[in-house]
Amino acid sequence: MTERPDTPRSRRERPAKPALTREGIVAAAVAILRAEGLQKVTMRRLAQELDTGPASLYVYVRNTAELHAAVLDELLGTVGPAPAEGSWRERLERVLTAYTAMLFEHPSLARSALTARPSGPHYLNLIETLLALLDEGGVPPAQAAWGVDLLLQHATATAAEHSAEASEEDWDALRSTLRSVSDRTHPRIAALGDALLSGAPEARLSWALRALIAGIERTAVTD
Amino acid sequence: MTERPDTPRSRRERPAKPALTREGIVAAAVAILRAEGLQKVTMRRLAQELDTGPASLYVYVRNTAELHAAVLDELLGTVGPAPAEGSWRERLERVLTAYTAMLFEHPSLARSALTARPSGPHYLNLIETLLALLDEGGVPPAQAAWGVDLLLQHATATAAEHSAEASEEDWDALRSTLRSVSDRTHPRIAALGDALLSGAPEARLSWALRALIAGIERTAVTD
DNA sequence: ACCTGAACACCGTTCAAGT
DNA sequence: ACCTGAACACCGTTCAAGT
Repeated sequence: MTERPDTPRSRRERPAKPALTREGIVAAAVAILRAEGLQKVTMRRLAQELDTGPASLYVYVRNTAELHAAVLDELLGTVGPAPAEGSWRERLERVLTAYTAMLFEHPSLARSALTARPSGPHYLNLIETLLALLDEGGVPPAQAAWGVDLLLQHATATAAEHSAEASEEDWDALRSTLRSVSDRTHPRIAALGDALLSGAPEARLSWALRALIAGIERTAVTD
Repeated sequence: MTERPDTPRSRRERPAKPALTREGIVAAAVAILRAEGLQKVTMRRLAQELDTGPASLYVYVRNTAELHAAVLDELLGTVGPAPAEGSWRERLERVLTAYTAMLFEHPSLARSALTARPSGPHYLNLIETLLALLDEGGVPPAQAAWGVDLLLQHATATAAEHSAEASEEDWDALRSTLRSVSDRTHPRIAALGDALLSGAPEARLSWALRALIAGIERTAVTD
């Protein structure tokens, strides 16, 4: 019976294994996301990072989709408060642009947000902010309720489209397909030419948001 | 040297292995999609179906994303032609509703369409149809070009949201979160209550499409 | 050129068994 | 209740070797 053997390796190499908690798991997931992207935020990789087996995580997180949703709500906390200056339209556009910009840095997260919507505190704050701005603009509540969904969906989908999977080659392929179209079978596409794909992402987003807001304002909910 | 041995098993069990072609591969992928869903349309499963190894498919298809895009273009062929009756607005809404309805049956395909846009013949036809209807409505070409993108993105994202991954439980969770919100911290959410989540999918889609069209009509592209 | 077997480097999730 | 090792049932993609 050897008493007090050398401190075991595990004790030396890392600072005492912390107890598992949901917050700890989500924080570790955010760290991996920042360092290596969402495709590395897997149950196995995360377990490795937390010095445990993947099965242990299922005590705190139902599945991978729920984990990703929690990560998104966490990042939503970095978006910042509603701007104080400008018309309600300008402020609305700015809030949504900030939200989109955050997702642009993690397009794969945007992809998963489309199916597993976050329902955390930061997401609720964002919804409240958007509703307040639409209310300030005199948009009727029923339209505002559906409009918030439309605005957030557009922002999320736009970011998702810029996912790494959408490689530059694919874009070139679409570009050349559109350019080589016959004006007998597809006269309008031929006439528009590059206009279909023109514009910087910022300009297109800004235009789309203004179009959405204009449509939301003017379209009554009839039911 | 045995001449003409018994027909080998492989000859007996299936009708002569057909040569691999891109069309054959895509057709087999569509069959698997219909029977078992997109999550089973994998390189390995598809190879098994075609009685070969997964490596063989890479001669005809760059990767899984490209395969899924080809499958989507194939399904787009089932959407049917533009309706002949009604105002341009009504016809536009009907074309987009038909497109969305098709994707509703394969929401996971909608998910992948958001990142890997198809560029096949059926997709081009759809774009041409939408541009023609917007032109008929007198929408300026620059707005129409960007507007088509907005309309298709909305339809695709809406279908993607109804992905199987978005379980009923998650919806209930969001519903109860929204209902239990404090009216001190989130007065507008509290005031709206169930209005945020109200409405049948068809009613919401119809409203959204009308709002989008109204916005596209009225919002000039300034550059 | 086309096709293939085998390998590399991973996944999510479950379950029986331990503490 | 919480945690775990091990297993089950898969993935995409590459590459050297064959035809």
